[in-house]
Amino acid sequence: MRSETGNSWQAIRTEVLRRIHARDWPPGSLIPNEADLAAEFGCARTTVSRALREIAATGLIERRRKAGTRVAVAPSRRATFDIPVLRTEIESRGARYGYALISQGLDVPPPAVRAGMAVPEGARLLHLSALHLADGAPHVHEDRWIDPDVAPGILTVDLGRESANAWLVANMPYTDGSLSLFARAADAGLAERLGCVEGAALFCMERLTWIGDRAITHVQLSYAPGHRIATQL
Amino acid sequence: MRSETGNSWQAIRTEVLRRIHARDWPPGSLIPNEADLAAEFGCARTTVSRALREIAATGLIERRRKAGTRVAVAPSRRATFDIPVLRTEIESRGARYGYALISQGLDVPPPAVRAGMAVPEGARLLHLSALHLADGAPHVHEDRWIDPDVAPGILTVDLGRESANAWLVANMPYTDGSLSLFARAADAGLAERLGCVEGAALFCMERLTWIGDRAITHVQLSYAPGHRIATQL
DNA sequence: TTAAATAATATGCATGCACATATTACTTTC
DNA sequence: GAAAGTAATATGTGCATGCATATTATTTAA
Repeated sequence: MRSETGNSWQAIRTEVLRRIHARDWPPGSLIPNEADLAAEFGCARTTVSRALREIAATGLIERRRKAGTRVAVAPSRRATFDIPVLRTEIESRGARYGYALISQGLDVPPPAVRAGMAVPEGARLLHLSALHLADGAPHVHEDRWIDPDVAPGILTVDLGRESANAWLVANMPYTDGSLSLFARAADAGLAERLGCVEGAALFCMERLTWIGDRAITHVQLSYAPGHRIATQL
Repeated sequence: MRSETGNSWQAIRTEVLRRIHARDWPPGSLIPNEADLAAEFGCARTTVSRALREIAATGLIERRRKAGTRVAVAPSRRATFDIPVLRTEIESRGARYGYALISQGLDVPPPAVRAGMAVPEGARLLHLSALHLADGAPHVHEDRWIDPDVAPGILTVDLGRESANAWLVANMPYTDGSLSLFARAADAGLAERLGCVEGAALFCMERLTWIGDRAITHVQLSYAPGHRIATQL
C-alpha cells in the first residue's frame, strides 16, 4: 500500500506510467477513477486529475466524462518538436546568420499553392524566393507566396533588407496555421541555390497561415541535405 | 474593463494570446503577474495560472519564479505531431494492413547505429528488415536493430508472424526514447522494396528506445514517396 | 416495444486558501 | 567594499469544496 506521504502530481504521473508500461493496466483497459486513485495515493482528486491530464496530453491515455479513463489502444503517440526560428537556429550553432533575397514578383501560383490558400483561379500573389545562410553557406531555401489583398502593407516593404517573415510576424498576427513535413528531391534550381546535387533528398517544411478564413502566406522551406529534427519521447 | 463574468481559463488564454499577437505585450516584455491578471479578469489566480501554463507549453511565453512571465523573444514554436501506429494509420485510410518480414539475422551494426545504441564495437545485434503494406502495396520500409542482451526473449519469437514492434511493445516497456525526422534518398534496395525509383526522396523517421541506460532497439522507417505529416499551429 | 424523461457517475473547471521554492533585492556584517 | 545573510516576490503545487457537463444506465410513459 502506498497511502503514505510524499506525493505530488509528478510522482503520481510516474506511477501511472509505470503501471501502464508494466501492463498492470493494459492497452484498452479502464483505469480506476480519479476519486479511487486519490484515495489510494492519499491525495486530493485535483492532484490525480492533474497527473492524468498531463499523461492524456501525450496521447497515452484517453479520457471522457462519465466513460472514465482508459489506456489508449493504438497509442498514436504525440511527439512535440521545437520548430526554431531560422535565425535563432543558425546563431545558436555559433554560425553567422545571413539572408539573401533571390527573386520577387507578382505571379499566378501553382495549383497546389492556390488550393491550399483558397485564392481564386488566376489571382496573382507576391512570390518570393530567398536563402537563409549559415556563415555564408546556404542552409535553407524559402519559397513564399503572400496574398497582397490580405497583407497589403507587404508591397511597400523593401524585402531585400527586411525579410518577409520578419515583416509578417510583426505586422500580420495570424489566427490559424498549419505545418507539414515531408521530403522532396532537389530540382535543378534548388540544387544550384542550396549547393547540392540535383535529385538530393531534402527535408522540407510547409507552413500556411491564416487570418480568419483568409490565407496570408504559404511558405515552403527546403533544408540543405542532412538536416533533421529530433525530440524525446 | 472586463471584470465581468463568463471567464474560464480558455477565455483568458485567448485574451492573452490576442494581446501577444497584437503586440500589446511585445516579444521580450514582462507581462503582468498572475495576481494582477486575476484581479483584472475577475477570476482566481489559479485560473490565470492554468491559462498561462498552457501557453507556456507552446513555447510562446516563458515563466520563472520571481522573475515573472515574459513573452518569448525567439518564439521557437513547439509543434505537436501525431505519430500514428502504422497499422492504425493504414487501416484508418480504409486500406488493408499487411506486414512482410524480408530478412532477419545477427549482424554487426553500422557505426551510426552502434554509436546511437551505445553497444560495444563488434557486438552482434538482431537485424530485421520488413515492409508494412497498405492493400498489398509497400507503404513503409522498416530497418530495425535489437540488442538481444537487453531483450533476450525476442530470439524465441517467430518474427514472420508477430511483428517485432508488437512483441517489443508488449514485452519491453521502455523508459526513454528519442525520435528524429529527416529525408534520405532511396538506395537500390529500398527502391526495389518500396517500388519507387532509385534516388527518390523518402521521408524517414528514426526511433531509439531505452530501458534505463541500455538501448533496446533502433528503427528506421522509410515512407514511400509522397508521405507527409501535418499539424495545426 | 420503443421512446422519452430522469438519475447516476466520472471527468472538467473554478475558487480560496496555504505553503513551497526559486530568484531577486536589500541589508547587515566583517 | 565585498561577502554573507535576510527579506520580499512571483510562480509552483496541493487541498477541500462546489458546481458544470458529458455520457451512460435506468425508469417511466406512450
